[in-house]
Amino acid sequence: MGFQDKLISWYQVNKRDLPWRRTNDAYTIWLSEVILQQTRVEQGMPYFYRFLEAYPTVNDFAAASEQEVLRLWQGLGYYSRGRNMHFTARQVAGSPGANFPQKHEDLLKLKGVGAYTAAAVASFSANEAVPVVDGNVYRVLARVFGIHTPINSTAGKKIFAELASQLLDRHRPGLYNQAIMEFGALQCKPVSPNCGVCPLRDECYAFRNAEVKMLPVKIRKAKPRARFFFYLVCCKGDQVLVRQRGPGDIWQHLYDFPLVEQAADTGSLPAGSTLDTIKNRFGNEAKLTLLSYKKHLLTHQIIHAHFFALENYMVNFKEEAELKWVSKDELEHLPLPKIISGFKDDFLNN
DNA sequence: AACTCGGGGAG
DNA sequence: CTCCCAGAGTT
Repeated sequence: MGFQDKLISWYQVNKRDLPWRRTNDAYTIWLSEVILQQTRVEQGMPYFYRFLEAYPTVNDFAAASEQEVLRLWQGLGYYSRGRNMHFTARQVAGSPGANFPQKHEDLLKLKGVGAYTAAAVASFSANEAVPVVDGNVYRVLARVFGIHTPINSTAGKKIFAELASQLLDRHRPGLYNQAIMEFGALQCKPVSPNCGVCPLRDECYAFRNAEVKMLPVKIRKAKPRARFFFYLVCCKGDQVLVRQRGPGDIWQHLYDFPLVEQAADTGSLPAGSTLDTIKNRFGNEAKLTLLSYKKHLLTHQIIHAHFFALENYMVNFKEEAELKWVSKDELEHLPLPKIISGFKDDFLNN
């Protein structure tokens, strides 16, 4: 039995019953694939149901506001995925026929759809013969074929893409793609894979050479940089002052509070210059009371956030244009980063 | 080619 | 702590 047959046989016995495997609708598959980018199945599952219920068709998705989409996306991370989906939904809905593309070539043109997602949607919805290469596939191929080129290098991506193309089962591309990914997720796991019962153990380079723990090779990423946020929480009756985050930084288009960022760590007390900035923006009489400190980890940043209640403040007209008073009910409908929604739950409950 | 973009779970 | 996850866009 060949490589493909072994994977497919394994798959037919061991596969999970996942909801997006029960359809060949390109829109539904696209929904699941974008949600699952860099996201575990268990984490993405509730979001898949949430989006499919809110937007059963691409036209429903297109009719939504970005704010509503981001609110549904809240907590899933990598928020550009949600914004790109919204953009793409509107583009598809506005195209002749409003049909979601099924061809790999057409899918690649969509914002937020790269090599992996295009191959997944094309092969699962229309059985087009294009190979998927995701984290699972990298791992399986690196181990079975003993490839030591880093999977996150340009050379590695090329080598793995070519090998995946050679190995693709041209008669059953959709089934084969599902099989190799599921095999990576359940059998050839990152840590402590089940080599004892693996159907590929006799031909697996890594198993035969005791290199399972070394493969795949990955280039180490830079250490995350620390940032120090001083959030100023202004309340007025039932209302709180928020602002929508702009381009060029994390959490684009999500909402947080007026913020003064500081370059270096000064503990829970703002540095003198930070304090000057606050007084300039909110008046000399502004009084700060520390409410909370939270450390928040992102892939490339460590956010140290201090939340202060601000009292006796003034808000000037220039600030007012960028900031917005919202009631606590309205806040429930705004998309918030995890650290802000957590603060809200702890300190802004009625 | 390197960097940036979240959040959570496993070990 | 570290690593990884059905990756993609930007510089």
